[in-house]
Amino acid sequence: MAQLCKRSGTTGNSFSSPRSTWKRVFSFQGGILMDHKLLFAKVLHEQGELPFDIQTIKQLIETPKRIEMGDFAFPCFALAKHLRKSPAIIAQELQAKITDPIFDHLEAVGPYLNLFLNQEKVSQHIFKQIMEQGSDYGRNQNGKGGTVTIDLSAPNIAKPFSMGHLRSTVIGNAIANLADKNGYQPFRINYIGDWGTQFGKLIVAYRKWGNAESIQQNPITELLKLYIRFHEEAENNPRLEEEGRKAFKALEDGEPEAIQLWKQFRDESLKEFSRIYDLLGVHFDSFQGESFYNDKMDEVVEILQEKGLLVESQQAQVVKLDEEEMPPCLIRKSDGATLYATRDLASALYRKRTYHFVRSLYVVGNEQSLHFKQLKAVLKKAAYAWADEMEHISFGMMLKNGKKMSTRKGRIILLEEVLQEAIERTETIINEKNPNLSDKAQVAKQVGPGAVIFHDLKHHRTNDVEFSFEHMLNFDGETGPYLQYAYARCKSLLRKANFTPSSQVNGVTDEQAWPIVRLISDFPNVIRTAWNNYDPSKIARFALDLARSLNQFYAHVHILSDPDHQQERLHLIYSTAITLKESLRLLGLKAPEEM
RNA sequence: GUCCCAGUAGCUCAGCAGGAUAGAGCAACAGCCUUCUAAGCUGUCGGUCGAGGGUUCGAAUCCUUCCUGGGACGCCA
Repeated sequence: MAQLCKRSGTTGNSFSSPRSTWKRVFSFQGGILMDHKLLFAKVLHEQGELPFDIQTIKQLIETPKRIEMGDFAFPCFALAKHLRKSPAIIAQELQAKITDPIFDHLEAVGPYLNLFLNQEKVSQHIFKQIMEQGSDYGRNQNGKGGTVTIDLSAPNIAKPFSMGHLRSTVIGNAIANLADKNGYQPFRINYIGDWGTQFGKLIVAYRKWGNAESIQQNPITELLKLYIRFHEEAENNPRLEEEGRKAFKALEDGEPEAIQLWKQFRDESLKEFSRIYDLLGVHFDSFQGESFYNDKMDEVVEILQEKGLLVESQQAQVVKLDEEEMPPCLIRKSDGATLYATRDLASALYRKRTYHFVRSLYVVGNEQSLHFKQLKAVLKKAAYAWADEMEHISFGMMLKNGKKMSTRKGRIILLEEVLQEAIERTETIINEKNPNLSDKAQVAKQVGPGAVIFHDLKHHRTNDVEFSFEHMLNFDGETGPYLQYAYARCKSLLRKANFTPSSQVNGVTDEQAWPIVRLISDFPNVIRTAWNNYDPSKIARFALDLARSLNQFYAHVHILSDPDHQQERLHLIYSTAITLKESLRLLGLKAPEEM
């Protein structure tokens, strides 16, 4: 039960307390709060003599909505039938029966038995734990070091990095961070969209209207112009489409001039992308995009053929998925060319062989959910059991005026422009509020993009988000800067007090401190839940709650002017700072020391 | 037409392995800087949880029908 924090080398045993019960019950696995919940369930089972086993009782225990109602509540409705008494009476009887020195007290309120923890003890325990574990606080080893490949970002070459790609990038990155925190080894793959008919179109457009100089200077913008113009002109001139397909065929056949152009477009795009990834603070372990699989697709087709899955249908090669109640998966076009699904099959095989993943995640918009269902189904039909390890982490679209953004129609917002705007806005605010700050430019680069990232991650990923400058660049309330500000406040206090943590510290008893302690105690649990649901917004919400509680404490309790309580309060600030910073890191935000 | 997702305060969203008076933020209004960073804090205003049925001691949460919005549904990715 104990011995779960291998990484930091700490276990429940390192905690010394006058009461042996402390040692016995704390596993640290789910955090101290979860331990107390279990303990409460045990006590109810043993002292309360309930007709349920401990697990059942534990499941019944809930957290009251309001903190005045205690830390845990046991609703007695379910017992009413068994004991043939009213829930309220049962609650009262239980309250009288149970006496455990670890708890502060119990209250029977109507049909509920409410438990209040010993705030002093719990906070003291947390201080000590965080002092020992530092930024490893909340980490677990559930993943046992297994590799998780994560397919994220995947922008298209020669197209600008739009707001739409932001979602996959930041959600994927946060999930990768969560994987690591839960004991897995994340492997970030940027499956660049660097192949396909659009390159043929681009090559045609470049030859017709392109200008080498302007492309050199402003590659993506100019390429986008060409791309848009191509589609505009193609509406009146269908011959262009044909030319585009031809040009792509030439590219596939290795025509030197086409290849040279493709390489140029690709290189320029990657350069531009890396500038954006720097601003976002995201890095990748692999950039193997679609073109990487060009020579790996024959094998896929062969395998499907050998296993008798490939059938001809309307001149195309498909895998039928009738039993799965899905439309067939297209493998080869009638002209023999391969498709998106073919490439994803090839990449799935490659990734399994190369990385031996225990899980393979695809952070891709929910409009592709059918595609990924088909992908898994085809692999299962081909008897690859590991298809079950693949998961499509879908997310909602970034909308503009309630509609999908479209590259072709030029209805698109460039991420880099938004990031730059966010940085400029931050600089303005710094000059207004903290003009003496050193490193203004550096801080602005952390805060501005942080606001953009956080705005995305605070929403549950499956929801669509309407693009809005107003909301994204607002720095008040539930925002990235709000979190960073709370952290900077903590650090400022710790600096001023010249703080160093100590194991001899007492717990805190301030009324405003308890919500903070409770939140911090719950962090390990939040980390597991966020990972299990692939849900970074859980961390975002947690961080907001923590920052809000911190700000409330800060507003009500003056720390540096009260030497009697300064040590424990500073430990509270210190513990909050570490937990906040770690939350920000998991989300992919920086935590400036001052702002 | 079939399937998937969503509909909670003026706006953006939490809450949804059923539980105690439905929570935040923004916006609006009113307060709080001679003491730790006001990117903050405190208060006021604001909700038939899309609609109707059902299950239950109890439903925003589960089931069902309908309405509305979005998406997907073979040679794009």
